[in-house]
Amino acid sequence: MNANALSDENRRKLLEVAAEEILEKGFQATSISDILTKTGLSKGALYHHFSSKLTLGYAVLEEVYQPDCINQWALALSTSDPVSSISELLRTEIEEISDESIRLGCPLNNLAQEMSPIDEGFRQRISRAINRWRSDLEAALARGQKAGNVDPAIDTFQVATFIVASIEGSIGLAKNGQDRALFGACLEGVISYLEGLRA
Amino acid sequence: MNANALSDENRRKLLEVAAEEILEKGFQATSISDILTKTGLSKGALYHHFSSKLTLGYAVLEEVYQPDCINQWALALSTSDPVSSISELLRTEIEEISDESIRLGCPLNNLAQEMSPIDEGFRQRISRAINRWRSDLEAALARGQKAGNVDPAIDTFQVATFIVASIEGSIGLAKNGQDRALFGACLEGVISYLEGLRA
DNA sequence: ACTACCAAACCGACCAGTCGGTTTTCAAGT
DNA sequence: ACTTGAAAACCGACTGGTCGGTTTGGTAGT
Repeated sequence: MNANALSDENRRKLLEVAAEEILEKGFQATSISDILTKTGLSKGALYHHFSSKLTLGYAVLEEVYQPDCINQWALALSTSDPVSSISELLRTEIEEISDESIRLGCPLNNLAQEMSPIDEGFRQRISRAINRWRSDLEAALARGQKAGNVDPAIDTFQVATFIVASIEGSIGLAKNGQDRALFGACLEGVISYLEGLRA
Repeated sequence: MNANALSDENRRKLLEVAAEEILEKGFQATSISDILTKTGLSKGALYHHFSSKLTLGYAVLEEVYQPDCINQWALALSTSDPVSSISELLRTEIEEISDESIRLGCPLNNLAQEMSPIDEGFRQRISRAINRWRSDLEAALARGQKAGNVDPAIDTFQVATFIVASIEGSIGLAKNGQDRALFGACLEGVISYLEGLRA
């Protein structure tokens, strides 16, 4: 492949600044020029690494947002007592989430809401990312059932889907209200729903 | 006020076409020119009725999206057995919702996710609209408690907030997946949560 | 004559993307 | 070790086009 460290570094810088800009303003309202100013790079550099604004957006999604999301959940979804481990994750989230994160919301969901009806490429990539999260959650629930920690009667697909939806909804509601208390109230709802899934 | 029927009709046409465009593309990506083309009116007409794109957006929110939302929920939130009436509403929603609605999502939530971090005027107006929905729901739950239909131990604020969040999340997830089944699975989750609130 | 309403030409700002040219990198040749 | 040459990386002025908004001018109703 390519062993040029400097080049990779610049590509990385473009990705990360683009990720910040897109998170703040949305994809369509993000200006290429702004990204270039913030990175200190030129148009030539950007269009050398990415063939268009759209492919830059796809790369941000797949190389920044999605890995971040997976990392955040990996630990809580690897146990065989998902009700406890997820509840714990949500509780620490309630306490430790930054004001900035509340203001800006979930990168994946932001992009999903903005781009799904407009660009099929975005829609499918985001759908894949969320689907992976959902299926990891589903696997954790099934593991919990096997271990006797989760009610064996529940439909893991349906429950996992609902949990994902309600968490995204919670983040979205708190983002609009810019209110920690709202975020806490919503996640408490998720937690109490989770607790109802115990065997 | 003003009794000129033609003028009001043009204003109304601008509002409704703008509402469609914003729902399809988002506020920022909506082009004034496109709205004018679709209405057959001119810039002079638009800027006579609205002082800027922003105030047009505010008007769409307050005069189109918010009333639509209120109307949709009014009936289900006026009973004293909210668990039953809301579940019923959600079930008919699962069956009767159009493909177009799934593709485009909830107008209020779309605008909330796009504009909340960017424009404080939008954020507050949307927050007010959602807050009203939430408090109507909260009142219905309290009424249900008084009538002995809802568990008196629940915190109506927390529960109402969570329900709003999970419904918005459900619509958002289905919009991204463009999948009726996903929408159904999510709303089933809401319903089963609701059923757990009975006295 | 006055006001409400609307049309159309017009404006500067900004947009994503292009392109000719320059610099940096690195391996191959000697 | 040194040169060379070509490709990869990068630069920034420029283009065509669209944006929201303004201005000017007119028309219909009262």
